[in-house]
Amino acid sequence: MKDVASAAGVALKTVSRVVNGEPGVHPETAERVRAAIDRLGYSRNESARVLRRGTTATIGLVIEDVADPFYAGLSRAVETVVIDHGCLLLSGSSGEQPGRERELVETFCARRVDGLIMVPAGDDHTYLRPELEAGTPVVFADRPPGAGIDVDTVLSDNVGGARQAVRHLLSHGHRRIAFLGDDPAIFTAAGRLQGYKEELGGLFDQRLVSMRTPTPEAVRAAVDHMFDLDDPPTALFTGNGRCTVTTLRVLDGRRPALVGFDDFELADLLDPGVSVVAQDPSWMGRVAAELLFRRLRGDTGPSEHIELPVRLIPRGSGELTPGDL
Amino acid sequence: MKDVASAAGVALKTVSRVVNGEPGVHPETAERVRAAIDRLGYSRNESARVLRRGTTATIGLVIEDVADPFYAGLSRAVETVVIDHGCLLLSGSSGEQPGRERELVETFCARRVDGLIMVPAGDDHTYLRPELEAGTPVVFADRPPGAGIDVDTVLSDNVGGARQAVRHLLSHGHRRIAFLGDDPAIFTAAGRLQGYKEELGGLFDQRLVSMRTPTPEAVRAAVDHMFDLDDPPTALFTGNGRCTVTTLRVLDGRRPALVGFDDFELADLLDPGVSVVAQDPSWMGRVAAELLFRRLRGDTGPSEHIELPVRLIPRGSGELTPGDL
DNA sequence: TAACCTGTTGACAACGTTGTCTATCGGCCC
DNA sequence: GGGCCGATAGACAACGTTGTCAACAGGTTA
Repeated sequence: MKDVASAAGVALKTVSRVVNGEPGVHPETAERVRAAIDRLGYSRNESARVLRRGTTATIGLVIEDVADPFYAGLSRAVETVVIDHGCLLLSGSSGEQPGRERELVETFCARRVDGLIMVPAGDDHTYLRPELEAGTPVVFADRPPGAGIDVDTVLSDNVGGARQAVRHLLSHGHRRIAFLGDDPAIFTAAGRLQGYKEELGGLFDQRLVSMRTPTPEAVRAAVDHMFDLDDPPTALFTGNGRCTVTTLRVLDGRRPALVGFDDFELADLLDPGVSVVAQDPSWMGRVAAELLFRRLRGDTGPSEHIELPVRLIPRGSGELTPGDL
Repeated sequence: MKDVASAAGVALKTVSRVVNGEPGVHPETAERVRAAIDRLGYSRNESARVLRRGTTATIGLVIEDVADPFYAGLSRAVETVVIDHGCLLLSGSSGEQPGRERELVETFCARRVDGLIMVPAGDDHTYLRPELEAGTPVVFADRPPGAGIDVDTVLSDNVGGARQAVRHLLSHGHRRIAFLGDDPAIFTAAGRLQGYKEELGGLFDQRLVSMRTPTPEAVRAAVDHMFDLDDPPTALFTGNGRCTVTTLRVLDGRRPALVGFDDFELADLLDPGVSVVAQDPSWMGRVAAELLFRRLRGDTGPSEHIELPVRLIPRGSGELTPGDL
């Protein structure tokens, strides 16, 4: 900028004014400055600008894994809103590791992101307190923060969705409905288990429940074990997209009724089509990002807790009856 | 930092030394400083550091769309390498719009990213020249830069993969093999078309080729039209993951042999399983990122052009013969 | 003519770090 | 005791911007 100023024969500040489109510069002078800028290929140093102004126009996003379609959809939506607001997105995957989550958040904060959207991996977020007190808005998506932290959240109706899935299977005559869910330490998994239990009432049977990280081996073992029972399940409710897909892969010709939590590409092309309780990751991302920007615009109301509805999409697998088995 | 310094009763520079783990600080002093840091909840302002040091420890990634599984996989791999090198990732989706690509790149450059990995949307990258001359390393992934720009590239063997797919179908007796590809302005689409033509030789028939953005409508129209020919195709070669999935969706019971470029989740669970020419997006991302960091470490050799092999995975759909139709 | 605007421009400090250079101190060698 | 050394500590400038304030010219008003 200094070079541009001397090239154009003006003061530093005048160049700054031109670059920022501030008023009070003679058109002719501005033109001369612009010419110098082009000639020298100058581009403003954002770091210095950030240092001076205190705002980075950057949002941090921490998710579990970009490669997971759910979070990829959420990311894309967040990104779109962020860019529309003239900001950039720093993103990172926690890989479901609380330590990594914290590292990412702290790194983002050291870089003075203006706001933070996170899908937490851990359940202790007291480390966020200094940032929150410093006024950095934070929105939790998909999962709430741990105890003692009060921030905006955007969650899906996990309990209601699970109840809906189980009710659907019950209405098709099933009484032995198994649940294959993720590690119950994960908020969404726990909520879905709760909905499953609530709706199942007296039909609940602990032997038809498996809650573990859905590796192929774990899911295969769980499914095999359940089908070996004297009174095996006639229907399965799978607790997230990964569980559903892995389960489908280990069914090996067994054809229980099945409803999965989370929609996924090609669910409609399988035979039978896979009925799901669909969340809308883009919607969640958009809502979270818009909430964040409302905070950045100065909304200091009490923290909001938004619950997004889910939607059961029947495609065939959830409409099989015990007799179809 | 100033506050920490006065709280600990030392000079600014001493705090700086402690924060950066520089030698030459008495352990006792360092302890006092660390205590003050904890007490005040201080965290270093990275913007100031960047301004002073000139390096941002940030890499920019421009892709087509994070929500596309191929690019999501690539992103994740890039992210992993970047984090392992102690850097952060700024990312953005161009949505296949050259203007957006350029905006993103320029914004990243204004923020002085240390390096750039991009999947280009446009074919004119002369705007990168000032950055390249300024020494910012850039790696192109999946698609090469436009004319006149010489940088490192990491591409898949598009031509060879297409030839392999067509050869596979030919070997199963097909003579009428259609190609459903993306807009030929896209480098990968053009390469795959070329491989298709080369391998097909005299059997090539322009009426069996459709190259358009794979919207459901466009694909349905193309497929319907081809199957209405007197001499319809007995096999399809689809030019990327999106084309494959969309095609499967519009086949409506018709069962030509099919090989798709790009692997996708659940390809194995469809009936028949979908044979594909698989790329490895994670590999591509990792290779691109590692190449970038080699440049950042000072490797100034001539630009490298890496071509990653692809792999045909037979799953059933590609092994159907004309007689199965 | 003096006082007062308005439009344009520039000088200067400040943002929070880090690199360079200098100062102090105790110990050691000659 | 004088000179030198290493270890520790601090003073100061600089990175490239932008906010604040002052200066100036030219025109208008009292």
